[in-house]
Amino acid sequence: MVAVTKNGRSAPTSERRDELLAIAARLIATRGFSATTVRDVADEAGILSGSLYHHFSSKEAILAELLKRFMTTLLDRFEKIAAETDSPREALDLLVDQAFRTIESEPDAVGIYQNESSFLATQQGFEFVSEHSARIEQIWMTAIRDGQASGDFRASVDPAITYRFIRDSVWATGRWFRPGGRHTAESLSAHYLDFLHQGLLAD
Amino acid sequence: MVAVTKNGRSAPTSERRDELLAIAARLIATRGFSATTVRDVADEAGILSGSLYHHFSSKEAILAELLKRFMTTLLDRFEKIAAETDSPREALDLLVDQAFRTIESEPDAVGIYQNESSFLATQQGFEFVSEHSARIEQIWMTAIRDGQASGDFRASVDPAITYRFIRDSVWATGRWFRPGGRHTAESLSAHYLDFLHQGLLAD
DNA sequence: GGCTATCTATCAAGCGTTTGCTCGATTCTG
DNA sequence: CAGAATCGAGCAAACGCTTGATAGATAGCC
Repeated sequence: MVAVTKNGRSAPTSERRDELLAIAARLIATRGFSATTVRDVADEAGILSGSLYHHFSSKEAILAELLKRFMTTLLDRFEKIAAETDSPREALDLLVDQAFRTIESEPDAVGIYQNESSFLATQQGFEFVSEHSARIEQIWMTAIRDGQASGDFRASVDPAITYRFIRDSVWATGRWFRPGGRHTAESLSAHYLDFLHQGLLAD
Repeated sequence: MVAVTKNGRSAPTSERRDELLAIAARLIATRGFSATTVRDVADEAGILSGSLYHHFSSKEAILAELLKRFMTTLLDRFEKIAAETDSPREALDLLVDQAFRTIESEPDAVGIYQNESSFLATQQGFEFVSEHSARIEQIWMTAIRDGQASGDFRASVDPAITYRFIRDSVWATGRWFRPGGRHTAESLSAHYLDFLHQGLLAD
């Protein structure tokens, strides 16, 4: 059942498994979870649909593993930023920057996260989605609130609403940003931070 | 085939039809199109699944009609704003305001628009999606560009990227904003416009 | 006003296909 | 040889959709 490779690492992980996960992620991100069939994934991988069940216990398990991997590493990165920064403004800037880098490096996972997580949050076996979302929200809102307390950020904006505005506009970038085009994660991030800091109005 | 009611209006429209469309919209908005079955819709309406086909030719036709109605009236409203405003800044403010009002009045259609339109844009029978999206984009970007030309908006932001930031953050509000809670469309709109105008940083 | 013809909305039953998944047999590989 | 990966065949359920029959309302007519 569980692969034990020669490097001694015992885990349900292998190169082939990761390939299949990546294929599934790409299809699910573009067509949606329930519009993606196990036969679609198997076809893309060059195997029969039944063979997928040597690697995964169910179609849902594939989705759960994709989302769990993504959200766990994302939360780790955010927690690291929160712990290692001095000023709230630096923290928020780095959080935004990290989000854009994640969009660049893992566009499929980001797409799945956006499309499926809201419905999944209430689903059995996906409790980690709302748990991790809550902890991420806490990190971002702490940065915003601390920034208001320190006088860096305007006190008149509602932290909760502002967080959602920022979160949604940043992650939604994943819907149209494709590496290799006119923009890079760096340029997008810089552009967004300027927009976020200064607003649209001229002085 | 086509209902001709006593008021002389000939169209494939009726009260019952609209009810069924509203039910389908609610389910599709929450679970996604392909995760929503015709039996789900029929159950919710208290009829058998086959009876749906007296009103609609296919499941896809229901989705197409929902999206077409929504995008057509939305485009009309945006065009009216563009035509009736004097300054670019007033235009952009009213566009944002209209978007929030639409989220409030038609949350299901907005949800479907967000979740399904990107995949649908390439689909046969849904050409109107990308056509209307392009015209909407043109209206918004004209407002942004004109505002930059007039000196109202900062010239250093990229209009195309800025449009997408605004569009995504505004529409994504529909994912968490539910009328009857702490916020109204008005308060959200005012809050967002302040955020958009001034940015986050204190002076 | 009563009778009939028409039309609308639904039911009841089921069709053909697709779906997620199972399981023993087989091939591949270190 | 042993274990991992895949095949081949198929099952039961769910899917979108079709079709003929059936109530219930509406309209026309004398």
